[in-house]
Amino acid sequence: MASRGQRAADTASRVLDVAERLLQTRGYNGFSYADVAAELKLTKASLHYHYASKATMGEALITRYASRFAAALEQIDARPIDAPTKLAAYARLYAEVLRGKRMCMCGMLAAEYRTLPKPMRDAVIGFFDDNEAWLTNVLTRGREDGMLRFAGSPAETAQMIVSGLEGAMLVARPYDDMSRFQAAAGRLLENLVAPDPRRVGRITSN
Amino acid sequence: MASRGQRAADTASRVLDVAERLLQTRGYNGFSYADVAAELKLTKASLHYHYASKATMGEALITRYASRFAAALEQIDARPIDAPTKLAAYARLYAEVLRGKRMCMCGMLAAEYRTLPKPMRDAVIGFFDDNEAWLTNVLTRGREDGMLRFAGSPAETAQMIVSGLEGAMLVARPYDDMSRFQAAAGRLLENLVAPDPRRVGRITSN
DNA sequence: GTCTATAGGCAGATAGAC
DNA sequence: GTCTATCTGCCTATAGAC
Repeated sequence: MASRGQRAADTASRVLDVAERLLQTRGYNGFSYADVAAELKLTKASLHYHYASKATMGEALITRYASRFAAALEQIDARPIDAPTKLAAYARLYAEVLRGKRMCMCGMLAAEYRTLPKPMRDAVIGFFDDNEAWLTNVLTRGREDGMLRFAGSPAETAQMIVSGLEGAMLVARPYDDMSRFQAAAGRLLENLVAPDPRRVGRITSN
Repeated sequence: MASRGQRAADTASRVLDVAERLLQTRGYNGFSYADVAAELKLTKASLHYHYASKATMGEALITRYASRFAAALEQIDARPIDAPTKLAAYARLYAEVLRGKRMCMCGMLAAEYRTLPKPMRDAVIGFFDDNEAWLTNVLTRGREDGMLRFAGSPAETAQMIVSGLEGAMLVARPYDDMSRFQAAAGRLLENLVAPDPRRVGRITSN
Protein backbone atom coordinates (compact mmCIF):
# COMPACT_ATOMS: atom_id res chain seq x y z
CA MET A 1 0.00 0.00 0.00
CA ALA A 2 2.26 2.87 0.87
CA SER A 3 0.34 6.11 0.70
CA ARG A 4 3.52 8.03 1.42
CA GLY A 5 6.14 5.95 3.16
CA GLN A 6 8.63 7.72 5.42
CA ARG A 7 10.54 9.78 2.89
CA ALA A 8 10.49 12.87 5.01
CA ALA A 9 9.98 12.07 8.66
CA ASP A 10 6.51 13.12 9.73
CA THR A 11 6.10 16.29 11.73
CA ALA A 12 5.59 14.53 15.06
CA SER A 13 8.98 12.87 14.88
CA ARG A 14 10.74 15.94 13.55
CA VAL A 15 9.36 17.77 16.57
CA LEU A 16 10.92 15.12 18.77
CA ASP A 17 14.22 15.40 16.91
CA VAL A 18 14.51 19.10 17.66
CA ALA A 19 13.20 18.83 21.21
CA GLU A 20 15.55 15.95 21.87
CA ARG A 21 18.59 17.96 20.91
CA LEU A 22 17.45 20.91 23.00
CA LEU A 23 16.73 18.66 25.96
CA GLN A 24 20.13 16.99 25.78
CA THR A 25 22.01 20.26 25.44
CA ARG A 26 20.00 22.69 27.58
CA GLY A 27 17.91 20.53 29.88
CA TYR A 28 14.17 20.11 30.26
CA ASN A 29 13.79 23.47 31.98
CA GLY A 30 16.11 25.11 29.49
CA PHE A 31 14.00 25.00 26.35
CA SER A 32 10.47 25.96 25.38
CA TYR A 33 7.79 25.21 22.82
CA ALA A 34 8.75 28.51 21.21
CA ASP A 35 12.32 27.27 20.68
CA VAL A 36 11.16 24.09 18.98
CA ALA A 37 8.54 25.86 16.90
CA ALA A 38 10.95 28.51 15.66
CA GLU A 39 13.44 25.94 14.50
CA LEU A 40 10.81 24.00 12.56
CA LYS A 41 9.08 27.16 11.33
CA LEU A 42 5.87 26.11 12.98
CA THR A 43 3.74 27.86 15.57
CA LYS A 44 3.50 26.87 19.19
CA ALA A 45 -0.16 26.00 18.61
CA SER A 46 0.87 23.42 16.02
CA LEU A 47 3.18 21.75 18.48
CA HIS A 48 0.33 21.44 20.93
CA TYR A 49 -1.60 19.51 18.29
CA HIS A 50 1.12 16.84 18.28
CA TYR A 51 1.97 16.94 21.97
CA ALA A 52 -0.76 18.39 24.13
CA SER A 53 1.59 19.37 26.94
CA LYS A 54 5.30 19.68 27.52
CA ALA A 55 5.05 16.80 29.98
CA THR A 56 3.52 14.62 27.25
CA MET A 57 6.32 15.57 24.89
CA GLY A 58 8.82 14.79 27.62
CA GLU A 59 7.41 11.30 28.06
CA ALA A 60 7.55 10.71 24.31
CA LEU A 61 11.15 11.87 24.25
CA ILE A 62 12.27 9.47 26.95
CA THR A 63 10.30 6.58 25.49
CA ARG A 64 11.85 7.00 22.06
CA TYR A 65 15.32 7.50 23.49
CA ALA A 66 15.06 4.43 25.69
CA SER A 67 13.80 2.35 22.75
CA ARG A 68 16.74 3.37 20.61
CA PHE A 69 19.12 2.57 23.41
CA ALA A 70 17.52 -0.81 23.96
CA ALA A 71 17.81 -1.53 20.24
CA ALA A 72 21.50 -0.65 20.35
CA LEU A 73 21.98 -3.06 23.23
CA GLU A 74 20.28 -5.80 21.22
CA GLN A 75 22.62 -5.02 18.35
CA ILE A 76 25.58 -5.54 20.65
CA ASP A 77 24.14 -8.81 21.88
CA ALA A 78 23.66 -9.99 18.31
CA ARG A 79 27.40 -9.85 17.69
CA PRO A 80 29.57 -12.83 18.71
CA ILE A 81 31.89 -10.89 21.00
CA ASP A 82 33.25 -11.43 24.48
CA ALA A 83 32.24 -9.50 27.59
CA PRO A 84 35.10 -6.98 27.59
CA THR A 85 34.31 -6.09 23.99
CA LYS A 86 30.65 -5.72 24.88
CA LEU A 87 31.54 -3.30 27.64
CA ALA A 88 33.69 -1.33 25.23
CA ALA A 89 30.80 -1.20 22.77
CA TYR A 90 28.54 -0.04 25.57
CA ALA A 91 30.90 2.81 26.45
CA ARG A 92 31.03 3.72 22.77
CA LEU A 93 27.28 4.37 22.82
CA TYR A 94 27.90 7.08 25.39
CA ALA A 95 30.88 8.42 23.48
CA GLU A 96 28.76 8.86 20.38
CA VAL A 97 26.18 10.90 22.28
CA LEU A 98 28.92 13.08 23.70
CA ARG A 99 30.51 13.51 20.29
CA GLY A 100 27.27 15.23 19.27
CA LYS A 101 27.94 17.62 22.16
CA ARG A 102 24.97 16.19 24.03
CA MET A 103 24.47 14.84 27.51
CA CYS A 104 22.77 11.48 27.96
CA MET A 105 19.08 12.41 28.00
CA CYS A 106 18.37 10.55 31.21
CA GLY A 107 21.53 11.81 32.87
CA MET A 108 20.32 15.31 32.12
CA LEU A 109 16.88 14.49 33.47
CA ALA A 110 18.42 12.92 36.55
CA ALA A 111 19.85 16.33 37.43
CA GLU A 112 16.45 17.97 37.02
CA TYR A 113 14.63 15.02 38.54
CA ARG A 114 12.85 16.89 41.31
CA THR A 115 11.24 19.28 38.83
CA LEU A 116 9.85 16.53 36.58
CA PRO A 117 6.25 15.28 36.42
CA LYS A 118 5.78 11.79 37.78
CA PRO A 119 5.49 9.95 34.44
CA MET A 120 8.81 11.38 33.32
CA ARG A 121 10.43 10.43 36.61
CA ASP A 122 9.30 6.86 36.23
CA ALA A 123 10.60 6.70 32.68
CA VAL A 124 14.02 7.96 33.78
CA ILE A 125 14.23 5.29 36.45
CA GLY A 126 13.16 2.71 33.90
CA PHE A 127 16.00 3.72 31.60
CA PHE A 128 18.63 3.24 34.28
CA ASP A 129 17.07 -0.03 35.39
CA ASP A 130 17.14 -1.39 31.86
CA ASN A 131 20.74 -0.41 31.36
CA GLU A 132 21.83 -1.90 34.63
CA ALA A 133 19.96 -5.10 33.92
CA TRP A 134 21.73 -5.48 30.59
CA LEU A 135 25.11 -4.73 32.15
CA THR A 136 24.44 -7.09 35.03
CA ASN A 137 23.88 -9.86 32.55
CA VAL A 138 27.08 -9.09 30.65
CA LEU A 139 29.05 -8.87 33.88
CA THR A 140 27.65 -12.12 35.22
CA ARG A 141 28.53 -14.08 32.09
CA GLY A 142 31.88 -12.36 31.73
CA ARG A 143 32.90 -13.32 35.22
CA GLU A 144 31.70 -16.88 34.72
CA ASP A 145 33.86 -17.45 31.68
CA GLY A 146 36.85 -15.69 33.24
CA MET A 147 36.99 -12.73 30.89
CA LEU A 148 36.04 -10.26 33.62
CA ARG A 149 37.18 -9.89 37.17
CA PHE A 150 35.69 -7.56 39.76
CA ALA A 151 34.90 -7.35 43.44
CA GLY A 152 31.29 -7.05 44.58
CA SER A 153 28.14 -8.16 42.85
CA PRO A 154 27.46 -7.79 39.13
CA ALA A 155 24.51 -5.52 39.96
CA GLU A 156 26.67 -3.19 42.04
CA THR A 157 29.30 -3.14 39.35
CA ALA A 158 26.67 -2.34 36.74
CA GLN A 159 25.59 0.64 38.84
CA MET A 160 29.16 1.81 39.03
CA ILE A 161 29.58 1.58 35.26
CA VAL A 162 26.38 3.50 34.52
CA SER A 163 27.12 6.24 37.03
CA GLY A 164 30.76 6.39 36.01
CA LEU A 165 29.90 6.90 32.35
CA GLU A 166 27.17 9.41 33.16
CA GLY A 167 29.57 11.36 35.31
CA ALA A 168 32.26 11.24 32.65
CA MET A 169 29.83 12.78 30.17
CA LEU A 170 28.62 15.34 32.67
CA VAL A 171 32.07 16.69 33.44
CA ALA A 172 33.51 16.38 29.93
CA ARG A 173 30.80 18.59 28.42
CA PRO A 174 31.75 21.90 30.07
CA TYR A 175 35.33 21.32 28.90
CA ASP A 176 34.05 20.30 25.46
CA ASP A 177 36.73 17.65 25.57
CA MET A 178 36.11 14.13 24.34
CA SER A 179 39.47 12.95 25.64
CA ARG A 180 38.33 13.59 29.21
CA PHE A 181 35.50 11.14 28.64
CA GLN A 182 37.74 8.62 26.92
CA ALA A 183 40.25 8.68 29.75
CA ALA A 184 37.66 8.30 32.49
CA ALA A 185 35.67 5.62 30.65
CA GLY A 186 38.79 3.69 29.71
CA ARG A 187 40.14 3.71 33.23
CA LEU A 188 36.76 2.67 34.58
CA LEU A 189 36.44 -0.39 32.39
CA GLU A 190 40.03 -1.56 32.29
CA ASN A 191 39.80 -2.38 35.98
CA LEU A 192 37.20 -5.01 35.13
CA VAL A 193 39.10 -6.93 32.48
CA ALA A 194 40.84 -10.07 33.66
CA PRO A 195 44.59 -9.76 33.03
CA ASP A 196 45.14 -13.34 31.82
CA PRO A 197 44.05 -13.62 28.17
CA ARG A 198 45.38 -11.52 25.31
CA ARG A 199 43.03 -8.56 24.99
CA VAL A 200 41.81 -7.61 21.56
CA GLY A 201 40.29 -4.16 21.24
CA ARG A 202 40.74 -0.89 23.03
CA ILE A 203 38.06 0.20 25.46
CA THR A 204 37.02 3.13 23.34
CA SER A 205 37.60 3.82 19.69
CA ASN A 206 38.46 7.05 17.91
CA MET B 1 34.11 47.57 66.32
CA ALA B 2 31.58 44.84 67.00
CA SER B 3 28.26 46.54 66.24
CA ARG B 4 26.35 43.28 65.98
CA GLY B 5 28.50 40.22 65.29
CA GLN B 6 27.02 37.33 63.30
CA ARG B 7 24.35 36.13 65.67
CA ALA B 8 21.73 35.73 63.00
CA ALA B 9 23.30 35.42 59.57
CA ASP B 10 22.75 38.58 57.60
CA THR B 11 20.09 38.64 54.94
CA ALA B 12 22.51 38.38 52.02
CA SER B 13 23.85 35.07 53.24
CA ARG B 14 20.45 33.72 54.21
CA VAL B 15 19.38 34.45 50.66
CA LEU B 16 22.32 32.40 49.45
CA ASP B 17 21.43 29.59 51.84
CA VAL B 18 17.95 29.22 50.39
CA ALA B 19 19.03 29.75 46.79
CA GLU B 20 21.81 27.23 47.26
CA ARG B 21 19.44 24.53 48.37
CA LEU B 22 17.06 25.26 45.51
CA LEU B 23 19.91 25.26 43.01
CA GLN B 24 21.26 21.95 44.24
CA THR B 25 17.87 20.26 44.23
CA ARG B 26 16.09 21.84 41.26
CA GLY B 27 18.82 23.32 39.10
CA TYR B 28 19.56 26.88 38.06
CA ASN B 29 16.67 26.97 35.62
CA GLY B 30 14.39 25.27 38.12
CA PHE B 31 14.00 28.00 40.72
CA SER B 32 13.12 31.69 40.71
CA TYR B 33 13.52 34.82 42.78
CA ALA B 34 9.91 34.29 43.81
CA ASP B 35 10.76 30.89 45.31
CA VAL B 36 13.59 32.32 47.38
CA ALA B 37 11.62 35.39 48.44
CA ALA B 38 8.61 33.36 49.55
CA GLU B 39 10.73 31.09 51.72
CA LEU B 40 12.39 34.05 53.44
CA LYS B 41 9.18 36.06 53.60
CA LEU B 42 10.76 38.83 51.60
CA THR B 43 9.71 40.37 48.33
CA LYS B 44 11.43 39.79 45.02
CA ALA B 45 12.42 43.46 44.99
CA SER B 46 14.34 42.99 48.22
CA LEU B 47 16.34 40.17 46.70
CA HIS B 48 17.35 42.42 43.85
CA TYR B 49 18.81 44.83 46.42
CA HIS B 50 21.22 42.10 47.55
CA TYR B 51 21.83 40.48 44.18
CA ALA B 52 21.05 42.72 41.25
CA SER B 53 20.49 39.86 38.83
CA LYS B 54 20.06 36.12 38.96
CA ALA B 55 23.39 35.76 37.19
CA THR B 56 25.07 37.76 39.95
CA MET B 57 23.45 35.58 42.55
CA GLY B 58 24.60 32.53 40.63
CA GLU B 59 28.20 33.72 40.69
CA ALA B 60 28.00 34.38 44.41
CA LEU B 61 26.58 30.91 44.96
CA ILE B 62 29.40 29.17 43.13
CA THR B 63 32.07 31.33 44.75
CA ARG B 64 30.85 30.56 48.24
CA TYR B 65 30.40 26.88 47.49
CA ALA B 66 33.88 26.59 46.00
CA SER B 67 35.39 28.40 48.99
CA ARG B 68 33.75 26.02 51.41
CA PHE B 69 34.91 23.06 49.42
CA ALA B 70 38.46 24.43 49.30
CA ALA B 71 38.38 24.92 53.06
CA ALA B 72 37.25 21.33 53.52
CA LEU B 73 40.18 20.15 51.40
CA GLU B 74 42.56 22.18 53.56
CA GLN B 75 41.04 20.54 56.61
CA ILE B 76 41.81 17.15 55.13
CA ASP B 77 45.37 18.19 54.37
CA ALA B 78 45.82 19.39 57.94
CA ARG B 79 45.28 15.90 59.27
CA PRO B 80 48.23 13.48 59.39
CA ILE B 81 46.65 10.76 57.27
CA ASP B 82 47.79 8.68 54.33
CA ALA B 83 46.63 9.05 50.74
CA PRO B 84 43.95 6.33 50.78
CA THR B 85 42.40 7.90 53.85
CA LYS B 86 42.47 11.29 52.18
CA LEU B 87 40.63 9.89 49.20
CA ALA B 88 38.06 8.36 51.53
CA ALA B 89 37.63 11.72 53.25
CA TYR B 90 37.24 13.35 49.86
CA ALA B 91 34.48 10.94 48.88
CA ARG B 92 32.81 11.62 52.20
CA LEU B 93 32.46 15.29 51.27
CA TYR B 94 30.30 14.20 48.36
CA ALA B 95 28.39 11.74 50.48
CA GLU B 96 27.46 14.49 52.92
CA VAL B 97 26.06 16.64 50.13
CA LEU B 98 24.03 13.71 48.86
CA ARG B 99 22.79 12.91 52.35
CA GLY B 100 21.14 16.35 52.30
CA LYS B 101 19.35 15.13 49.17
CA ARG B 102 21.34 17.56 47.07
CA MET B 103 23.40 17.28 43.95
CA CYS B 104 26.89 18.76 43.90
CA MET B 105 26.27 22.38 42.89
CA CYS B 106 28.80 22.32 40.09
CA GLY B 107 27.67 18.92 38.87
CA MET B 108 24.18 20.36 38.59
CA LEU B 109 25.50 23.40 36.77
CA ALA B 110 27.57 21.19 34.49
CA ALA B 111 24.32 19.69 33.21
CA GLU B 112 22.87 23.15 32.54
CA TYR B 113 26.20 24.53 31.36
CA ARG B 114 25.07 25.70 27.94
CA THR B 115 22.34 27.87 29.46
CA LEU B 116 24.64 29.65 31.92
CA PRO B 117 26.10 33.17 31.61
CA LYS B 118 29.82 33.24 30.97
CA PRO B 119 30.95 34.19 34.50
CA MET B 120 29.09 31.22 35.94
CA ARG B 121 30.58 28.90 33.34
CA ASP B 122 34.08 30.01 34.24
CA ALA B 123 33.41 29.50 37.93
CA VAL B 124 32.15 25.95 37.30
CA ILE B 125 35.30 25.09 35.37
CA GLY B 126 37.37 26.62 38.15
CA PHE B 127 35.71 24.38 40.71
CA PHE B 128 36.53 21.23 38.79
CA ASP B 129 40.07 22.42 38.11
CA ASP B 130 40.68 23.07 41.80
CA ASN B 131 39.34 19.69 42.81
CA GLU B 132 41.40 17.88 40.23
CA ALA B 133 44.52 19.78 41.21
CA TRP B 134 44.06 18.75 44.83
CA LEU B 135 43.41 15.15 43.89
CA THR B 136 46.35 15.10 41.50
CA ASN B 137 48.60 16.12 44.37
CA VAL B 138 47.21 13.43 46.66
CA LEU B 139 47.52 10.82 43.95
CA THR B 140 51.08 11.79 43.08
CA ARG B 141 52.27 11.56 46.68
CA GLY B 142 50.28 8.42 47.35
CA ARG B 143 51.87 6.67 44.42
CA GLU B 144 55.32 7.83 45.42
CA ASP B 145 55.10 6.36 48.88
CA GLY B 146 53.50 3.17 47.63
CA MET B 147 50.11 3.61 49.26
CA LEU B 148 48.32 4.02 45.94
CA ARG B 149 48.62 2.15 42.70
CA PHE B 150 46.97 3.09 39.42
CA ALA B 151 47.58 3.09 35.71
CA GLY B 152 47.78 6.35 33.81
CA SER B 153 48.72 9.78 35.06
CA PRO B 154 47.66 11.26 38.38
CA ALA B 155 45.82 14.02 36.48
CA GLU B 156 43.81 11.52 34.43
CA THR B 157 43.02 9.53 37.53
CA ALA B 158 41.91 12.70 39.31
CA GLN B 159 39.52 13.38 36.44
CA MET B 160 38.15 9.87 36.75
CA ILE B 161 37.56 10.29 40.48
CA VAL B 162 35.77 13.61 40.11
CA SER B 163 33.57 12.41 37.27
CA GLY B 164 32.95 9.08 38.96
CA LEU B 165 31.75 10.72 42.17
CA GLU B 166 29.68 13.30 40.29
CA GLY B 167 28.02 10.52 38.31
CA ALA B 168 27.41 8.48 41.43
CA MET B 169 25.57 11.43 42.96
CA LEU B 170 23.67 12.13 39.76
CA VAL B 171 22.26 8.63 39.45
CA ALA B 172 21.74 7.99 43.16
CA ARG B 173 19.48 10.99 43.57
CA PRO B 174 16.51 9.80 41.48
CA TYR B 175 16.58 6.57 43.45
CA ASP B 176 16.96 8.52 46.68
CA ASP B 177 19.38 5.80 47.71
CA MET B 178 22.61 6.60 49.51
CA SER B 179 23.78 3.01 49.22
CA ARG B 180 23.97 3.37 45.45
CA PHE B 181 26.45 6.16 45.93
CA GLN B 182 28.39 4.31 48.59
CA ALA B 183 28.73 1.24 46.39
CA ALA B 184 29.87 3.16 43.33
CA ALA B 185 32.24 5.42 45.25
CA GLY B 186 33.71 2.55 47.22
CA ARG B 187 34.32 0.45 44.14
CA LEU B 188 35.85 3.44 42.38
CA LEU B 189 38.42 4.14 45.07
CA GLU B 190 39.27 0.63 46.16
CA ASN B 191 40.85 0.04 42.77
CA LEU B 192 43.44 2.69 43.60
CA VAL B 193 44.63 1.36 46.93
CA ALA B 194 47.81 -0.68 46.83
CA PRO B 195 47.13 -4.19 48.14
CA ASP B 196 50.33 -4.53 50.19
CA PRO B 197 49.91 -2.70 53.50
CA ARG B 198 47.18 -3.34 56.06
CA ARG B 199 44.40 -0.92 55.22
CA VAL B 200 42.85 1.07 58.03
CA GLY B 201 39.51 2.72 57.29
CA ARG B 202 36.66 2.01 55.01
CA ILE B 203 36.29 4.15 51.90
CA THR B 204 33.07 5.73 53.10
CA SER B 205 31.65 5.94 56.54
CA ASN B 206 28.08 5.55 57.74
C1' DG C 1 16.86 47.46 53.52
C1' DT C 2 12.38 46.52 52.55
C1' DC C 3 8.33 47.66 50.55
C1' DT C 4 4.36 48.50 46.63
C1' DA C 5 3.61 48.78 42.05
C1' DT C 6 4.58 47.82 37.58
C1' DA C 7 6.99 47.15 33.36
C1' DG C 8 7.98 44.02 29.52
C1' DG C 9 8.63 39.61 28.10
C1' DC C 10 8.10 34.71 27.77
C1' DA C 11 6.06 30.46 29.60
C1' DG C 12 2.56 26.67 28.58
C1' DA C 13 -1.87 26.23 26.91
C1' DT C 14 -6.69 26.90 24.44
C1' DA C 15 -10.39 28.47 21.02
C1' DG C 16 -11.73 28.45 16.74
C1' DA C 17 -10.99 29.67 11.61
C1' DC C 18 -9.05 27.60 7.55
C1' DG D 1 -2.56 19.89 10.54
C1' DT D 2 -1.53 24.49 10.75
C1' DC D 3 -2.79 28.88 11.54
C1' DT D 4 -4.09 33.64 14.25
C1' DA D 5 -5.37 35.39 18.33
C1' DT D 6 -5.58 35.31 22.99
C1' DC D 7 -5.42 33.92 27.97
C1' DT D 8 -3.32 33.48 32.30
C1' DG D 9 0.44 33.20 34.88
C1' DC D 10 5.22 33.55 35.99
C1' DC D 11 9.69 35.39 34.93
C1' DT D 12 13.57 38.94 35.71
C1' DA D 13 14.08 43.49 36.63
C1' DT D 14 13.24 48.56 37.82
C1' DA D 15 11.22 52.95 39.95
C1' DG D 16 10.41 55.17 43.76
C1' DA D 17 8.10 55.60 48.53
C1' DC D 18 9.07 54.55 53.31
